[in-house]
Amino acid sequence: MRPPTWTIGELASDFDTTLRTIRFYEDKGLLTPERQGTTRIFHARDRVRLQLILRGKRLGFALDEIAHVINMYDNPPGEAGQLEFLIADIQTRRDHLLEKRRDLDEALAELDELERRCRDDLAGLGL
Amino acid sequence: MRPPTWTIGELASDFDTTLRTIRFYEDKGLLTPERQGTTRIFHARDRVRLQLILRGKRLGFALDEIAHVINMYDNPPGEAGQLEFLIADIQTRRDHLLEKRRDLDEALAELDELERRCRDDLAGLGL
DNA sequence: TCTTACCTTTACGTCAACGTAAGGTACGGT
DNA sequence: ACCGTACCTTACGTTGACGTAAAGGTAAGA
Repeated sequence: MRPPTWTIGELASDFDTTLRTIRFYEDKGLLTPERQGTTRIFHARDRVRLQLILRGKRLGFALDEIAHVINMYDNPPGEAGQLEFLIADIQTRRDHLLEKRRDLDEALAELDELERRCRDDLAGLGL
Repeated sequence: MRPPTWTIGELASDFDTTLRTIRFYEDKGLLTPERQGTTRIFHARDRVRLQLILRGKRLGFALDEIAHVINMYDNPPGEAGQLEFLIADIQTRRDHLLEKRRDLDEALAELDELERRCRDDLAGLGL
């Protein structure tokens, strides 16, 4: 029972993306798969990172920013100053996400309102 | 007291964007300002639309999709079939937004968890 | 009258995030 | 011996969303 690994093709189909995209992310330093000869072998760590990347993309973040964030998860630094810096960084990231959630909730509310109006119109047609 | 209007420069500074961006959106048919000679005059409608566009962008949507959505707000169709079609469309849009919110909440939870760990590490350094 | 501050159009440039083709390697099956 | 499949690299192409210069019009104020 040794730890599971994945090929690039498996990851691509698992997360519904493309080989090209995964290779591109490696090129950008976001993924660092092991190699057997030339073939990539992905371990759990890179699988998780890929998941984080794709989620970040769905949320509309650029790869640079995503890279910054997922690297925060890597190395909790050992030095106090660095730790405080990291914590401050986390704060601003969270603020960004909270702003985004406000946007999202507003958009949802407006959609609901629109649907209500549509249903009213639809009901009005029956009279 | 006639209804308020805005110049392109006012809108740009109000929403912290650029003239170029606003003109680009007009080019794409997302905005349709009135003209006085060659100069654009924006009314409340386009101001709202610009707000919606920029919010959509912050949420990571492409302009095509944004165009589709804000046009839904325009013309509640008068025909029953069309109305039902629109309602169905609203459903799928909402589903997308809800997925996005799940992503967002997960990301927030992980950030919180990371911060907790950092604070623990920081406290551990004091011993 | 001249400057400043707006606005305009046209058009080429740019950057991120891949897509896509060309050509090669390696392995399992028939 | 050959085929199909999955992997690889290199490198040019594409698309969306603007940026940025060039060249100019208009109206208010010194």
